[in-house]
Amino acid sequence: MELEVLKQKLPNISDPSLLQALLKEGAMLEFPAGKVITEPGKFIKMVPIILEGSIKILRVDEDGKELFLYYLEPGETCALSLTCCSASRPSEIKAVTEEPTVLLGVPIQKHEEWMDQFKQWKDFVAMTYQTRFQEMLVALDAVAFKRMDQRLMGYIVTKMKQHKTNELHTTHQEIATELGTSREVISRLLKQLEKKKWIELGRNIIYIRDDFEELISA
Amino acid sequence: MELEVLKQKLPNISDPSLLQALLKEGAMLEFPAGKVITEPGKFIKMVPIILEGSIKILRVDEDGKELFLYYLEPGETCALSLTCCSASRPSEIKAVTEEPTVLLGVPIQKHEEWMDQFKQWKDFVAMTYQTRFQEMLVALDAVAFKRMDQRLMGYIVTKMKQHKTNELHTTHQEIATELGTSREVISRLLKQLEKKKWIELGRNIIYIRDDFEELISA
DNA sequence: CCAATTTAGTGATATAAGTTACAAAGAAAA
DNA sequence: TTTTCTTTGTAACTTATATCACTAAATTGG
Repeated sequence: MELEVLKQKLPNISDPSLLQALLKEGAMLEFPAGKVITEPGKFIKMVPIILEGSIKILRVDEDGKELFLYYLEPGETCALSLTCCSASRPSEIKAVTEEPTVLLGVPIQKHEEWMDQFKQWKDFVAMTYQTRFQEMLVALDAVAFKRMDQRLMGYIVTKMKQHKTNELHTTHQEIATELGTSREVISRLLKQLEKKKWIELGRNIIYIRDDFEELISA
Repeated sequence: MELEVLKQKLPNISDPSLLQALLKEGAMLEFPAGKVITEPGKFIKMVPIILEGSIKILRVDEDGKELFLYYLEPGETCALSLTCCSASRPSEIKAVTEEPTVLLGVPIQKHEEWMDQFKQWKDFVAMTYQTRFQEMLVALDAVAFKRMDQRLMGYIVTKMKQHKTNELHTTHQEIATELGTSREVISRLLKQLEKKKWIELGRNIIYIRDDFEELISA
């Protein structure tokens, strides 16, 4: 990949020497959709910067129960990988590609070096911390203060925006897993939304009304 | 305050020129117990470093419901203040002194300057992000995966450690608020713990058995 | 095409937690 | 001391969610 392409993928980074360094030191990695990039306990050796596709970040319980936290999109990186790596501790989360994904793996030492060397890298890292804290708080608000029906509607909106479509190709089980509940609960709640004519259900697909977001916030 | 005292209060910082800068630029602030330092919507103008006492950090819902996140102890600072300040956005959390507390308020510009100037400040900030992410995950695990009785027991342990005592001077209502539930629920659950002889209840006080922590993890 | 598997629908029941409604004990104030 | 306020105890009830036990439809693999 050449400089111009990389520059286009990383809107937050424009400094040519930083881009050059990224190209030189970063390893280009490609993953198919649904690939588990890391799991709790695994050691992370690189800071992943998403170039194409997206990765979903989940928290996992001891008994395997999961909870969706947030998506990483092109141009972004994971704050938890930054902190885990630096402290050389195992991953606290599970990361799964949501679509075919290309990422640039930056060695930790380079991250540390670049913190001093490139102002833009420092800003990039600061922005990452800020965004991720914000998203952790959103996830926390949901589980702490919201009912499952509201969480489900929020989940649908997030997925729609993520995939830029109003047809979600997924199963009730997958939604249930990511919301940390059971399939039956999700099936029932989806049925309620269908009765309200806000969505339509098919096998492996959910069709969402164009004005869904306005409907739920009303 | 002189250098030696400050150095003693901040075990993570030893660089004399950084300590000097902290003394010169930081404003010494004292608060009584129970004082609300910041609330959602308020703008934070300084990065607070705890010198004495402690501060509890809470997330607040739109309808005023609260949720305890973590304590800030001497030598620590708040990651959210770092991110909020830098982006000049209002506070996302509520901070209340748990005891009489002394803190050093560092202007944001100095934080930014010191990031380049002092390696120890950079490390301090990195450590802060790491610790706070970890504690956010603990809070998230609790609300996402644990039942209220387990959360209550965890809360008791945290408070015991924080105050270094096995007598908690608090009301059921205060516990309920910090766990985001109602007083009746806490009263009932505490009664269950008393029936098991793990604690004893008094007015405004909870006596906790010395081996409480072993009991709950069994 | 048929059998096996995956996915979804749904009633019945269980449980944790939230709510309502008081009573009563203890502490503080008058 | 009497009154008032705060705190706690508790029963009764509601609600949200979880679990169990199926059925049935759709899809896949032979």
